[in-house]
Amino acid sequence: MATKEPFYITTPIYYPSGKFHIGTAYTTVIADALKRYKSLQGYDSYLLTGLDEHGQKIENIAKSQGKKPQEFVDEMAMEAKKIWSIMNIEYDDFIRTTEERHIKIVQDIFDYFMEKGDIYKGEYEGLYCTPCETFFTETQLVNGKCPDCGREVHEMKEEAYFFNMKKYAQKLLDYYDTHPDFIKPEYRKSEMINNFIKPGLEDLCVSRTSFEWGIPVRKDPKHIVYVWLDALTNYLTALGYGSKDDSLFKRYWPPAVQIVGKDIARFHLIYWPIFLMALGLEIPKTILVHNWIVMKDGKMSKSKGNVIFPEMLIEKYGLDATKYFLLKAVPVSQDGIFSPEEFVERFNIDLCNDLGNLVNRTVGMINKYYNGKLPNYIGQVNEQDKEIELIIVKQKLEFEEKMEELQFSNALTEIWEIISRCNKYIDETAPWILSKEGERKKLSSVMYHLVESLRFVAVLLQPFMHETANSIFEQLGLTKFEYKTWESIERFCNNIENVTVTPVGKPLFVRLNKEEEIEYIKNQMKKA
RNA sequence: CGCGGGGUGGAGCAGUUGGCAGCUCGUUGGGCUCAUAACCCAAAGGUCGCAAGUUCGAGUCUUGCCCCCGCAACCA
Repeated sequence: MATKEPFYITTPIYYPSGKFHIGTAYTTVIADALKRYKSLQGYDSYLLTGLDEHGQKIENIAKSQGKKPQEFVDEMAMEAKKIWSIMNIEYDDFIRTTEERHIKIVQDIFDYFMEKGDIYKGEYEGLYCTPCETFFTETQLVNGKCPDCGREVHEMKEEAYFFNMKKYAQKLLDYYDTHPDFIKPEYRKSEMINNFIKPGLEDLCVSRTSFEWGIPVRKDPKHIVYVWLDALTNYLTALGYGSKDDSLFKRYWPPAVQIVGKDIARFHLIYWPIFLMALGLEIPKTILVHNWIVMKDGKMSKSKGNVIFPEMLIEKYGLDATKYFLLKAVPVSQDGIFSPEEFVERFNIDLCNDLGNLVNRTVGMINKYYNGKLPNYIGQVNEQDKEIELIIVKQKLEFEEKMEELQFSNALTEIWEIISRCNKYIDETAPWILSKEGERKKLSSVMYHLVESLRFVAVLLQPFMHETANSIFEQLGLTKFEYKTWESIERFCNNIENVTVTPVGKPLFVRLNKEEEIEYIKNQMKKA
């Protein structure tokens, strides 16, 4: 705990072409949870998020709304900050690619690559839709026609700058080989190698002349720096790389974990490390590629009426429940299914029945048998005391292991092991009988062990469900900071004293009427 | 033979180094009353996609095949 090791985490910078759906929220929630976890462990953690604000699409949308692009992205940036504030995301910086600090450095980098010979001028060939002024790939076309307007497209060439990816292909493969932790989950690596690198990596087109909303190439301003060179460098520019004050860069580079969705895996697993190699910079330790939240009937899409927005769930069911579901239901390396049924079930069973009820019955018993005052620790009096002491420490270790592997869903499962063991412990020791038979010693021990176990639960829950964890601390009377720290769950703590639980237990989560709420969520999805 | 993922009791999933098939939900029966009609125990239910092979032993390794999903390049 002594040394403050840096831990730099990034989310992608999101493309604000529309309202953020639950998938975007998912990425950010993971990042936030990881950040809080690392901070709790004593790391000097730093979380970056932001917006990718350039490009043809933004230009078009702004125009269609009668706005200037800048005006439009300003609004979207407000929106983004609002939703992250609702979700209580603890980001340290929010970068926008239209900011001066970003633009200047991107231009510098572009110039540098040109001087170095990594960027050269060539010709971009593609299928072009003249009215839309947009290039498309063959696979993007709908029935061989423009996916936007449905008109004919035709072959066209334009002058463009290319980044020499070929030059770095072998180096990249070597890097993959020597850094097994670089890509998580691992199967993404073979995907990249087989699909893109082995067949021969193509040079990447890094400029366009077909639109204006972007960063001009300094030495050839009719060219706009194309999206990925612009976007990916945000992770650098946000830390002040290449600027007068690069103290943050010196402190945090390279990133410990960069989180991306599977849709943009290629750019982060291939082009991004290559850009960094070309800049002579260290490459991120780990890039975590997570999968998607999908619906029973496939991908989310407005036409299917199955889009779910985070605000709706938060407003009705609370932030912690929403975050719990996201973290629990999506296993990172596989697509997770969102269904209203599943959501309500997890809410009722995991949160109300298992956790909420456990806190409630514990508080209830301490009030009933001890007027709210927690008895001191008196050793392992019951048969089961020893076991529960071992279990909480063991589960904490298991939890840590899962978190190291960035398996958030499994990490939560480890916490719930403690919870269900506690519920069982109560049944086994039957405090109501101990009370009736005047077994005060045994009864005290049960109460103490329950509180201590719940304290472990609350500490572990802090990165994921902050409010819930706090409410547990509060209800159990564990308000002192020293009861909430990571060090405090190093081992079973036998000196909690002078603690008084709240006189009336406050339900952490109130059971939902299954049918009603499923119906409600479904309607919300249709409306969206 | 394009690439990758998945195919495990009714549903959703765990099963890193091969060693008696697990978890959650649901169902059935029982227990308990501290608690949010919550909690605990037990039972029923599986040819681990199909076929062959390696092995003393394979859900776990090899090969072939079938089905579902995603990706296939400058598209965030």
